[in-house]
Amino acid sequence: MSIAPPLTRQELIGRAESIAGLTIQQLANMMGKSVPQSSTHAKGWFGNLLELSLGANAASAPEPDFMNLGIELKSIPIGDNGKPKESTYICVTQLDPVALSSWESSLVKCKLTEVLWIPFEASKSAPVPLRRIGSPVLWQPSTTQEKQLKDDWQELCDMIVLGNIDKISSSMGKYLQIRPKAAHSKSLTKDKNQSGENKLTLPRGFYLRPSFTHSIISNNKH
DNA sequence: GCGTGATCATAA
DNA sequence: TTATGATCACGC
Repeated sequence: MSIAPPLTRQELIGRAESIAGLTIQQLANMMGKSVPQSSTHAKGWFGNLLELSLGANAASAPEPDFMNLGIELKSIPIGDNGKPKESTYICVTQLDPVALSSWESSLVKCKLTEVLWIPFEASKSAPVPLRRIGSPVLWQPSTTQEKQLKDDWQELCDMIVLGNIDKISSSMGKYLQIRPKAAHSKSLTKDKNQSGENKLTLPRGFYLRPSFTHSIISNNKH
């Protein structure tokens, strides 16, 4: 079962609003999917189900999910306290001086130009199939938010360009952080910023801290 | 391995 | 309890 991409942002919002309130089980049923027993071996399952439901291209390309609309889709688990339970993955941390030359042309900015957030219940007590999907939040970073992200991005990228990626800790960055993003801790990728040939390092990715995503979700719901 | 979708699991 | 560092699945 495949759904065509939405042609307008209103169509996308309409689809997202139409699934708000449904349980994960109900949405899975509509799409002919079964809910996994455990998320340990199905970590991106709900995100993929949402992509399928809203008509995103399932392609794993470094660009927004709805390319024609310039909108990225993100599911976000909300705990009992009303706050995001996890940080949010944005994109891979590129290790090429050219890609790190300016915020304006960065992959992080590209991905976060406009995001459709789909919150969903993720309480410990609630069985996964019965968890409900929340109302969508279409977000564009405010001037302040963009500056916060840009400042963190700049600081982190400066370190990479100087060949100090191995000195970067996940604790760096107030809103945006860099953490491992790999199949396992022995994974290696080329570090073009290190002097010398074939320098390798652990692949990493950019993530938004829960405090940042919480402000997005809470400022947009009444 | 790379890039997508993320959450797990243990240390602090 | 929270956040860091590690890990799981999939298409190519």
